[in-house]
Amino acid sequence: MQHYELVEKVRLLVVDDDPPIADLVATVARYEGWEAVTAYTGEDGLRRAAEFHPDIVVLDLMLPGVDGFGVLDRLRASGTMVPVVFLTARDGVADRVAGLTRGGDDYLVKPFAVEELMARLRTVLRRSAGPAFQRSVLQVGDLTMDEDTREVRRGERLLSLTPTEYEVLRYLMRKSPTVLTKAQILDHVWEYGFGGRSNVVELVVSRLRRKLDETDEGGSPLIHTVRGFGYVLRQAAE
Amino acid sequence: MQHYELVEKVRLLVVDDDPPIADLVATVARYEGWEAVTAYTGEDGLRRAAEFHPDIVVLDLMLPGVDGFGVLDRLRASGTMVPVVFLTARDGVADRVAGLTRGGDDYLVKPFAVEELMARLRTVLRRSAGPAFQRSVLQVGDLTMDEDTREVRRGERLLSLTPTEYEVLRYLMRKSPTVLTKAQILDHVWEYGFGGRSNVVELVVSRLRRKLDETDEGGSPLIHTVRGFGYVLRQAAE
DNA sequence: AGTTGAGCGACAGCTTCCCGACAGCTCCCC
DNA sequence: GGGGAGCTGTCGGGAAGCTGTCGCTCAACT
Repeated sequence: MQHYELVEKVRLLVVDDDPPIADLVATVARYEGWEAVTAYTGEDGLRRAAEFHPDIVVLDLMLPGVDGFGVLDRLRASGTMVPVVFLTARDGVADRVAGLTRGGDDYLVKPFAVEELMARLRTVLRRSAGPAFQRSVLQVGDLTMDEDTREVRRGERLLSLTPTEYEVLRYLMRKSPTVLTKAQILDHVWEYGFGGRSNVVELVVSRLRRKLDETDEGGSPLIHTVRGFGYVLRQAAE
Repeated sequence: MQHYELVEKVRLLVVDDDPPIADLVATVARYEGWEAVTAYTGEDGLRRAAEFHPDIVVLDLMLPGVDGFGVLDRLRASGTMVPVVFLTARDGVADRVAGLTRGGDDYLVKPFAVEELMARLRTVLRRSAGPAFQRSVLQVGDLTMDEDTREVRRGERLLSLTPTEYEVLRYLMRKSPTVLTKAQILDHVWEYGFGGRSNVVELVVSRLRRKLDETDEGGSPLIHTVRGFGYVLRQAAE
């Protein structure tokens, strides 16, 4: 995996007036080994940016006081080119367009799934880190996933996955060969606030299996059930 | 083992309005060499958190007065990023917890097994301590247990264990070469309040033996009976 | 040899998992 | 803006695997 090997330890600044959200993002980032700092107002965000020198910023557009765009403008005015990923509420269609045209590097609609946010942050970092040539390709056994082209292959065979299947598989691949519980998968791949305590994960896994292992005789299964615990993606765990 | 060697002595705060439970957890933790403090109300919990500066918190969600969510909010509001493991009753509350765990925190449903709680606490500490990838592997003789992949091997041979077998073996491995009574094993591995005063432990041990020592000639037995007392896991104890 | 504790086969109840069928939703195309 | 296609999640039946009880047998210590 090791994308962004250049960066010692990614420094992330999260600016969101909703403390639980800001902390959520910061916590997840720390668990990835990043350094993360939060700010709950635009002013504070600017202050922290000045002293912390983040490598990337997550910025909510709806801020009391100076709003997201204001923060971005002032960031740029101070000469920093740090990449920014916006967060925005569901409705603001106007916001989306504006966000991108006004210098953001990416944006995400709330409520989002943490894995998706992290994936985007990694992408943005990768792009801004250097020549845009370093592809990010995950690989487990003869299964590969190109995060740029979104192509997933089992050996030669190209798989066609739905968005959810793609996300679940990516999470499994990134964590392989660690065993993940259904709760972990649910928590990371679905939007925060998702209610469905049901067997969604089982279902998606089952669909994934059919596509991955839809064995043209060829393959031993890659997704394994660990009964009473969860799932793993790995080769021939015997 | 010794994950988190950085931390001198883990400082644990337990917040639960049921004193026996809180004390149970604190006692087990102290027995592990941790420092543990208990609080029986949310208010008290916040107070203790402020002065004690725990490394990790066990928090019951059903609290009189300020409930678990309230405590969490106020903890976070005060800027503490201390990781939290939640306790919750079997019913619907579990649903609401889910969202809280995606940061990497965790939760457990009551009644729980003490060893499982300790295992989760260790995992959370390990992950929040640093870059998320330090593996935790237990080893006794030629027997190894990888807590991330849940792979257990006797030499090369991969064993397939059921959840209960896995838990019992983990406990034996963690305590090796200490002799454990059946009561200790029962108390740590089964949920507190478990009725079966029966010979469950014997049975699981017997099943474990068959799998571990299912000797392809290769092995001397690892699980030894100390008649009239209990079991030990160790190499060639004779 | 007797007594007591341990081992373990067999079975039944229960939990967990898998996945077919279906319905609501969204997004896209015409 | 109406119709269609594909995606997502719910429900529920059925299968598989896990757990604990019973009770007999075996081993160890006295």
